[in-house]
Amino acid sequence: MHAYRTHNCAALTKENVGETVRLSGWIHRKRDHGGVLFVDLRDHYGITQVVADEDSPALELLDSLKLESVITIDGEVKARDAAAVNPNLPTGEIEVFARSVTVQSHANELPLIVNSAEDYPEDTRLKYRFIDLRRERVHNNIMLRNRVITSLRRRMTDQGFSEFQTPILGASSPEGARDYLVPSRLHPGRFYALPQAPQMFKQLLMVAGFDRYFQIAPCFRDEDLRADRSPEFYQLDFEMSFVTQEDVFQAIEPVLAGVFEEFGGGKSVTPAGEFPRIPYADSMLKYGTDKPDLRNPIIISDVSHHFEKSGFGIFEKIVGGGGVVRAIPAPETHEKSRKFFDEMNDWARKEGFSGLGYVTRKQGEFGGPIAKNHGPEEMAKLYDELGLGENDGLFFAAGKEKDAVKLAGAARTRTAENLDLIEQGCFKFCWIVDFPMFEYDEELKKIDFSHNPFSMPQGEMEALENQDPLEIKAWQYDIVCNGYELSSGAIRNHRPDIMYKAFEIAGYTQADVDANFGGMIEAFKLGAPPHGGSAPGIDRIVMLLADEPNIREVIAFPLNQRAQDLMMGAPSVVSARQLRDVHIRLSGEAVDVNKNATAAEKTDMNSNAAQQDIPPQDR
RNA sequence: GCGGGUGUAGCUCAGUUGGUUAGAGUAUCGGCCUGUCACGCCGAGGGUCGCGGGUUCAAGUCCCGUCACUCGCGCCA
Repeated sequence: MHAYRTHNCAALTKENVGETVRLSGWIHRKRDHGGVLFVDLRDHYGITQVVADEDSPALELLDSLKLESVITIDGEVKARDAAAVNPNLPTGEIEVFARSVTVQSHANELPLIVNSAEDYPEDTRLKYRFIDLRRERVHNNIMLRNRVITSLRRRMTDQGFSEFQTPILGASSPEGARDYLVPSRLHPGRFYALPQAPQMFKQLLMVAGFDRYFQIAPCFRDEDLRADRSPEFYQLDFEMSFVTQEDVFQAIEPVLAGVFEEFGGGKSVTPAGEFPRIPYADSMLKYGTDKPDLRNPIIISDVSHHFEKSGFGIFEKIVGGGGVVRAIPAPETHEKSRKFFDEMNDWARKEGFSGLGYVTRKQGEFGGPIAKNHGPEEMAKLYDELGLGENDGLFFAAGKEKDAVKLAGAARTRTAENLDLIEQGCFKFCWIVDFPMFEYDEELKKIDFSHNPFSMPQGEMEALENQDPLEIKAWQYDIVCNGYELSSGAIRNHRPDIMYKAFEIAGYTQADVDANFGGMIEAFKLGAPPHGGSAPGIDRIVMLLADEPNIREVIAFPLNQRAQDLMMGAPSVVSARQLRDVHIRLSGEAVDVNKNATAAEKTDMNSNAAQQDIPPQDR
């Protein structure tokens, strides 16, 4: 007989009745009835009820064990009486009568309870992540993640993509997010950077002629966190040669739609080949964001022209000053009280906006100060133009375009949430396309790249030479699902002349470009195919599929919101010797942190400072 | 860097207008119970009310500061 088990805890059925079996697992729950004791034994696969009574030599020991102790049970499979069958358990028709028990590991009192769905503070959960991971919800999420990644790999491989690994220790790049830096021991004063994405390398793989590459790629960004943002995360990074934007869409839509259909639990999914393409400018106008949630039916409209001359002076002044007025319908709000509208206004002010105007409408009758001053005829005209009904309210976001867009977008989301208008049970995908290549930087008073400098401008060299830079679009595209940005990608600029020209428009010389991106430019001078790709975020895909609001719920060992590992104690202080090795001397502030941390961390086995540190007098 | 929320028993939470000995559930420990499956019943232990200061006869409760966690803004394609 196997040392630990003949079956796992989900395997036994009526078929096995009468067999002598051995099971191992955790004590999930105990029910002690005096003469008879029930133990739910749990492993990765499931739960089996173990029973012991006074005829069993295992009773006393089993009774004494705490929850989550690990045991091995020898016993017999018995059928349960019809009345004792548990229909909620796949193994509910049988139980194992324990003949003997071996304790593999005693558990002390637990900081969180495995057998409950109760919510625990995140620091507790993260500090004891190995226990948290035993719990059904997170355990399932991590298994879902595994299946999603397996499926993505298969789907990509089936389409002729090859998986390669790219370096983790790379060169720091000046654009984009802050890098995580790694000091070099062999090269004093020099640093590696962990990749924000394998961008350069995947493009070089195309130059190297591999045609179709993908990778489940780890990415690192040293920026502040959000519910959907982790400093380390994984992307389905891919790149293709000799392709147009359309080819990239056709390659990835079936992969994403396929995975969401496979693991979406029956929710409807935008079919492959039918992902709507929304130009960036349209998205900003209609949804107030570049990552619209299409489950939300509300559409924003520009109504600035209605207020060029208006009895409502504030809007007239805003429009006269070059600002805009955007309208956000609040359908069927005739029975909502004034409080509903006022609370939206209060919310907007709390968010730092100047306020959210509104018009109410009840059986065709307009209400509120804006309607009063603007006049009922003018309001009716505006409503007709927007196709609104006689019981629809309307919010207004007014101001400089950038602020009004942002407020309108946030108000659209909040209105739909308050009115319960978000369609449930579906995954709605779209592409955001035609991103502007450049934007005007108000602070630096200059033109700069608006997103990725390595995207090919639409119209290529001809556009760069002849068009207003702020009008030029890039072959750049994002995939958005239910309001989450899943990926961004582009057809790359593989032409050195166009690259230099694009950087020139943004105020960089050829020497600047060579200094920062010399490696790639050089490669493009030695025979580069046209290429493009994208990189859907795997953590966010799993978040959506698991219906989790927080990325940490789908990562086995996530960092907390301050990018710390509470279980292993990262980041940690390191020994003076380690610092010397990498030619680092700490600043005054950092030295203080180290001094204060050392006492605690020296006794912490997980800290590098613990045993290797040298006495203070030797420093 | 800024703003919101939270912080009371191992854990999840309640705690009224400032008022006597800070409660419940769960976990833990002890006792009872032979068919439960969130078993049930009886009992016990368990608290620097995040921390520091202030107001007051009196502070978990009010004020100031600070720390931790979290959500958002900035930031991040």
